[in-house]
Amino acid sequence: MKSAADNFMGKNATRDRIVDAADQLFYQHGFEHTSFAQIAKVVNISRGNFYHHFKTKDEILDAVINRRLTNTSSMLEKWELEGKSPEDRIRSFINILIKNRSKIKRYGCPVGALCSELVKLDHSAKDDANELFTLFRTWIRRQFEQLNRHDDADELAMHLLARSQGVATLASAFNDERFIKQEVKRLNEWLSQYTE
Amino acid sequence: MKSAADNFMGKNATRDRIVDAADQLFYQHGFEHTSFAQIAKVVNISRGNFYHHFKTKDEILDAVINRRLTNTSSMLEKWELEGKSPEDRIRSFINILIKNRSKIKRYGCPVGALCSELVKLDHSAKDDANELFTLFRTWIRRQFEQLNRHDDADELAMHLLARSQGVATLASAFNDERFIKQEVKRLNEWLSQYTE
DNA sequence: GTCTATAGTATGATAGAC
DNA sequence: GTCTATCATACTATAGAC
Repeated sequence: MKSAADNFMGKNATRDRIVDAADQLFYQHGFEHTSFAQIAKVVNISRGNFYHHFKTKDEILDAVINRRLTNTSSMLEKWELEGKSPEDRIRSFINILIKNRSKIKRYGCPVGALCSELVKLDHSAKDDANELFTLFRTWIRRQFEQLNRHDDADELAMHLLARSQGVATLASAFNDERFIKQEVKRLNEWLSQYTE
Repeated sequence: MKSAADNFMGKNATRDRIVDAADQLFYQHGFEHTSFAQIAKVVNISRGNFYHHFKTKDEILDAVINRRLTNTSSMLEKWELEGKSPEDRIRSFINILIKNRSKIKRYGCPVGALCSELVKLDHSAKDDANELFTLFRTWIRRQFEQLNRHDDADELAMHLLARSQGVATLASAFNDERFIKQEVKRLNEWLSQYTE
């Protein structure tokens, strides 16, 4: 009989490694373009073993989205606790562009890219993926509400999200990290008008 | 023997219809997700006939990109002629968000989506697709130069491109046309500071 | 120039041994 | 829980008749 720890370390170890690999590959090459064979190769298991953990490719997508939702929630909670002011917290968001600039330059934004792809595939999981955007939107909106922008908090949140998306898309298209820094500077300046 | 007109109307008619259909389908469903069968169905030809006009799928992609490059150049030339001032001309660019809002809401930006996809596929045509972005970038930059923003004309062009991209991505993700109008208003206000 | 038939390959998915 | 077959399907691409 297995202990709880064994169950956790045993049963879930491979499964987690699959989700981990799928998460990265979906980001780097897209959902559709990523095959079971590729994931299996990274995880170093056979394709058959694969189906012991996930019955369909869509199940992996679900797991990846849920994983991202969990990670995003944790990150937002962390920012909420660490930031001393709403302004600080919003700057935490803006700074992920800097922090992840190397990957963004290569692969764009993981959220935007996945949502765009699923819309084009008319995939049933597109709403779940969109929930990732909503997490950010709601969180940023709340920060602006705390800055007393009650009337346009949501509009400002969407504006900031859109700006970030655009930066990621163009940085990736032009393979340009400098552009990211340039736009982050602009974003920080833009934010200042709401905090003074 | 065929006349030049026959050649044009004959030989190219089917080919053009293929490129036309591929252009739309690539926009709506993405390049990889679009199959020959789908294109053939729209054009109402057999898959075999298909290969008389294009030897590989990549050749169709090339044709689609070239078609878009030609169309974009024409559009920019038209804006150049019609716009009475650099400001007017830049507003022509901003207004495509309004003009195409219905399609953008459903499928995002055709340029950004294609470039993002080709980067993820590591496709050899990605640089060609990027040329579409460069066309806009160069054209917008020139408008800002005419507004005497010689030092940051390119930065402003990239900024405007990024903003537009972000609007398209989020409008599509949230299926929200109102957001497009909201952001276009902001963009027009933003532009005003450089024209007064 | 258009068609039908078909080859070749990759993929998602299943069955069953260990 | 992991593996090795294997199936069924979809897709790109080719060959050859008309």
